Amino acid sequence: MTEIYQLRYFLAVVETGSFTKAAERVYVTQPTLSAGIKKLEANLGTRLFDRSAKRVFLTENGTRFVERAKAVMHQLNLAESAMKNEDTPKLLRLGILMTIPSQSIRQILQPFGRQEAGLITELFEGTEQEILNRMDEGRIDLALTILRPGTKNNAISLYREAYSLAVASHHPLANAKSIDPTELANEPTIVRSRCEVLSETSRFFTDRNVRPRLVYRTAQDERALAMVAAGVGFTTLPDHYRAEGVTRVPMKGYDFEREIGFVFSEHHLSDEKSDLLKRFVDLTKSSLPDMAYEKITIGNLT
Amino acid sequence: MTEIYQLRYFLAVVETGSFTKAAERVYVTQPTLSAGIKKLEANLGTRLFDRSAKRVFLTENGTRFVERAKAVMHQLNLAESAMKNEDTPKLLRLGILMTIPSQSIRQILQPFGRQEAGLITELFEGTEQEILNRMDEGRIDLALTILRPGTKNNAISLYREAYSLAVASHHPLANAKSIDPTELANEPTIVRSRCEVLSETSRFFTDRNVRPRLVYRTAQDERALAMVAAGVGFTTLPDHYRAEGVTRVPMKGYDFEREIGFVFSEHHLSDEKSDLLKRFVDLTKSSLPDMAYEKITIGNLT
DNA sequence: AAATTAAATAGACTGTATCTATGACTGAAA
DNA sequence: TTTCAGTCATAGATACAGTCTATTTAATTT
Repeated sequence: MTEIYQLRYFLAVVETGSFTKAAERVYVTQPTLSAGIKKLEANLGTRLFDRSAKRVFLTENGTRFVERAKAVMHQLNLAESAMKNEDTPKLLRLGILMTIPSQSIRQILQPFGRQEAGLITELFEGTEQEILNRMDEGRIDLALTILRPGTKNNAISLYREAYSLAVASHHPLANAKSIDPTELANEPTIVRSRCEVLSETSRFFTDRNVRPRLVYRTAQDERALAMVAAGVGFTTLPDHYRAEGVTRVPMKGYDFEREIGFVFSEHHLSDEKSDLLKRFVDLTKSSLPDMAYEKITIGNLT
Repeated sequence: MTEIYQLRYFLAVVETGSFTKAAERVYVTQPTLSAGIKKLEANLGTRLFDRSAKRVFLTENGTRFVERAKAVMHQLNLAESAMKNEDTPKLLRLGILMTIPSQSIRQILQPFGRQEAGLITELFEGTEQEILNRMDEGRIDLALTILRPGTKNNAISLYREAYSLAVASHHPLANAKSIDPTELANEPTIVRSRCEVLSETSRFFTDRNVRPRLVYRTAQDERALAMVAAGVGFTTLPDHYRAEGVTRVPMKGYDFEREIGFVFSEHHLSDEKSDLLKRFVDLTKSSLPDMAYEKITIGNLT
């Protein structure tokens, strides 16, 4: 098991190019640092440095590990400093599912933003589970997220949508009415890492013995779409996602759907906040014809 | 200093709701786990659990810490598993600055994607420094990023752009020809956490004794824009960023600029890859009239 | 070949995670 | 009301592993 001190030592050597200097930097002796690096290398099963008398050099694997080690330390620092900041009371704290298109969010939020400017005092964006956790803990007043049957919270449905394929409009498959997944074998693919049906999608392809080639993985769906439009690869995502240069095509057997709406729990709400929330939802629903099903057509939406 | 074992214990208690059960799960005795949690709480300076005889409950701070602890462990797992996978040679590995608009990326990449489908075999997206590091380490062949004077790499300029204000088109300030920063005092603001001039922008406001109110912080610029359009708050960003419902307005004294282009180093390139790269750059430049200066006008771009 | 520098190894020491044993507290059942 | 069961906290001893000092090994320079 990798330990924090080992990562500290490793990064000190990376910075200084020398075990001796690194040891000074982290306030231990050189043999301590040497032993720590040795343990880290043993744990990872690979050599991280090529040693010479004058200086040490990162191996190829060592180089790959640097960013990873930095990421761990970065998260650790964030974790520690997050405990030093104090929360102050908020008026309306809104949680938004990160896999909802920005355009849809704008449509949904804009009516309220126009009439009640400034009352959304905190926004949290995350995965479905993160949002639910925060609501359970009273840290979000209202969430725009996926509706699931049997939820204990209050739910107001806004729209339903299917998941389908997204390919570049100039792609040979873009004109098909429907695509057989086997046509995507070895095609470059872009993975939306926060997709709610990511494992189902993976299984969908695996079950058909289709292995797309991973080119790019991102948590930012608009990025994924831009790469699709650029011809880098295909992806799958909910139908409301549209972009210039991207054609949406159904895929045979790919029948996943989701329902998007507001979720709130009244357990943690003051009367004032309950009022505000009700105003928010009513105003938003009254502007929803724009989001109705009939506006969504499958195919090239540009 | 927080240690990994403390995080392991903490997350086990979160999962089980009980020190005793958590201790079983992590294969230590309950007093060991109790002491570990106590050390963690001492280090963080806050209580993470409310203890009762039946079960333990997360405090508000404990709840905030859960996601942080998970992020650390997640990165640690990634770091370890990254050493177990073997790199395979890639054809063209492209690094892209994360603060370039998706639309610009699509315009830049699409000509190549049309004619050379499938040859972009790996995409990395990150901050400027991350991209430069990866290029130095030979892990990126070509980068689309900010050009800085005095760089050691080869650089090809694509366009220059200024930074300016983005407000909702229905905002009272949206019709101004230019905005004085003092008009933004106490206005809700959205922070783009990966902005290259984030500290300069912060200092810009501080120097004028202007304190906008932070509502939302995100690394996703398209999200920031959607929130601006929705009226949640204002932000600053490069001029190429546009969105429906967002008006771009210059701000007096806010004179930051950036130059975007391709960067590559020939030190790590095979002849074949050098060829491919040259084709990429030539093809892209030949389609660049779309990106020329004259197409950028300041004001409402919808 | 000798001197210098820096990483590796060996063995003793020190700090702390861990164990066993016990105490304190709470809630449920008799 | 008392007893019992369950759970977290505390105390003291033990075991383990990071750390130290001393030395060896390896590479480079003079």
